[in-house]
Amino acid sequence: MSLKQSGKADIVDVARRARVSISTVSRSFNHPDLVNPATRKKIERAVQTLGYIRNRAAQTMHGRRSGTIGLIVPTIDHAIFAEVIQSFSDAVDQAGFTLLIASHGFDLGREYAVLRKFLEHRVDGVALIGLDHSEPTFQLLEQQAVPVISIWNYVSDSRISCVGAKNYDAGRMAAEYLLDLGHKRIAVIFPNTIGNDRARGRLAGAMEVLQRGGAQPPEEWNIQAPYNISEAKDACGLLFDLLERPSAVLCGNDVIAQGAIFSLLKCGFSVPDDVSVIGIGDFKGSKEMEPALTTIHFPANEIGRLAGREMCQLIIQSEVISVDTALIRTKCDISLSIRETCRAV
Amino acid sequence: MSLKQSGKADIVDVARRARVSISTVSRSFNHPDLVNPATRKKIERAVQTLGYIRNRAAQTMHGRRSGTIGLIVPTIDHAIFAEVIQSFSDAVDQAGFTLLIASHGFDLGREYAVLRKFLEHRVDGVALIGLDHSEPTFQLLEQQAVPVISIWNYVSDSRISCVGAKNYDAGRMAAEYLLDLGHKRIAVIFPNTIGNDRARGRLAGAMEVLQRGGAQPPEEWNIQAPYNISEAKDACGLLFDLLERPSAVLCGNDVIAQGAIFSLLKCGFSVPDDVSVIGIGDFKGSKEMEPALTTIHFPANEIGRLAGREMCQLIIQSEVISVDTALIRTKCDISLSIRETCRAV
DNA sequence: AATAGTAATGCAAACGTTTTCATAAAGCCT
DNA sequence: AGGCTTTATGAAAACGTTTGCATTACTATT
Repeated sequence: MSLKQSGKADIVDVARRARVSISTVSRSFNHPDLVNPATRKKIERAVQTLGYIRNRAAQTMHGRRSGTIGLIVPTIDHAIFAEVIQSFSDAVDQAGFTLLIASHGFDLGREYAVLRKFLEHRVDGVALIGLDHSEPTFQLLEQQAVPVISIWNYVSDSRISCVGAKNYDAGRMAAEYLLDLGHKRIAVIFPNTIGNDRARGRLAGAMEVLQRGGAQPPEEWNIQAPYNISEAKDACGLLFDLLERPSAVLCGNDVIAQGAIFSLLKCGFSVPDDVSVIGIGDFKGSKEMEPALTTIHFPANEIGRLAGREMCQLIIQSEVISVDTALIRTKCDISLSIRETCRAV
Repeated sequence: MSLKQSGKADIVDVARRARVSISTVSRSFNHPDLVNPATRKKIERAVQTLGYIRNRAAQTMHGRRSGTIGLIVPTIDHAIFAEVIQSFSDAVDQAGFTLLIASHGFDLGREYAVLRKFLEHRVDGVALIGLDHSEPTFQLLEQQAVPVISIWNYVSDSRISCVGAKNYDAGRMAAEYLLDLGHKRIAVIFPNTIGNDRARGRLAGAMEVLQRGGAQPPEEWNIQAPYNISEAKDACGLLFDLLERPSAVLCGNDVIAQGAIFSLLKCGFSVPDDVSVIGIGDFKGSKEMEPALTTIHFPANEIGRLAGREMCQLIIQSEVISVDTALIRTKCDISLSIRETCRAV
């Protein structure tokens, strides 16, 4: 009875140790009710002493699900994605799945590469952020017939299943609120919108309302800022150096809004007395900051949780029905969160 | 030549289509130099038309590495972990690995469960946050002889490899700075330290210095706050309602510090004129906020990147040498970042 | 011209499971 | 006591790869 090298035990070793066949061992894991309780005990003991751990790779090879879900995000290190990743992770964890994660840094070419890598690992499903993806990505998904869900953006005729909110509406709501408050001289600060349907939708919504309301921002009040506070702060600094200052700033997301506020504070302006600022997203911390940020609330947690649940559902159903028929589309409601950074003029 | 069901092509199909044996197909992937360029072309074409994607599960079964690394964190949705996850992810990505991720919500029992799950997936290595782990966790790691690295905390005689900083020193540095500034009435606000060696180390370091400096905080100035701004803000609110107000607050991390500052601002106090606040961690956004937070800088990005690199190294070396001999320990330097939230008294 | 060496390829075993089918033992009915 | 059903188990094929060994066809060397 030579002691097995630690960490190398397989099902055969367990079977030998428990003096049963490997079939019985396998069964005692997968269909415990089919094996004699006494035998099960023996096997359990053998597993214990040998430190045996089941090999999912072997199971996967057998046509079983791999039990993994791939999540591809633009970046992890960003309040809003961290939140949605967390709730998505919790949801799929609860269903017993393991999460594979990767970021592509807003590069849709890299997104495709990551997707391929995930497919090599035979993920049972794939979740992506937004609906802007390269054509090869869509084709690969279709061809491999892998369950897929898009998180964050709701579009009624989306090419793939989605759960999220209407970013267009978010932009409109923010613009309307500013207009309602009497603002006419409004600047917009948005991230780069190429390959980013969330930002593009918001911007389009905001612009439409602004235009219609006769408050279309001039060229120099339409600026682009990257997705981080520090650079957003700098970008805004430039804006407030201009001779003519806007009375309100509509920001594409809360990070930019925070940058804008800090930038204003630094320049000695008061928010909202000198300038009103509105964000979009309602990131963690926006409510707590001083002054608390007025913004469009996105239920990030709910979106992540729902996406996780529906991802699992999609996987289960794709197993039953060979032809995955209908797409699932879930719209989450957004709302205006009036706090302390906007005032009427 | 019936068209294969989409997404179901395997190496046999490719071989058939290219009119070669499966060995040749396999070889053309793994040892391209051993196969005739012309044949390789044929195979490539077959792969293309069939939409074949290699099956890593099958490769893994063959004793090959799975190409995955498991990362287990307390929570994803937290500025500091998000940052370290991102850089760790980038580092292992670059080496061709895929990241499995899960959070345990500061529950070391769940951490163990996640570890087991990862081992079933035959991850090539495991990364954990900090050095506080349950005994079963350590034993499982040893028994399975899986390469493992601990992120965030540096301890010279750690049980497993680690890359991080000395949290004890961070606590000391913060306390010393406050003392140097002349503060004597100092409150400390820390998260729960059980199962959290990072916070525990910091608190111990701070307390030691404070005690030695004759500024040990009374019971009611030693409070505990959870890891999120909103609740931290509330917890601090209580502190500032006390009759006797501290002149400085030493916070266990920057999130708590932000909560403290916003709480003070809300109560109408000025930071740093009425109360000084120091954080630990230097999270994203701490530098940009107004007033900019004085804190102990942790190179989160560097720690994550280094951890990722060393994780890969550990994996490679564990493959060559059967007995994984020496642990790797890397200490990252921390430093005091003097900004705008502390002043001399 | 015989031999040795090299390049390209195929055959078949192996990896660690799950599952179908077959078998054996035991309990139940008449 | 013979025939059924039920319960528990084992043997072996299958999953999709990789790889050691064998084979073939050339090329170079003597």
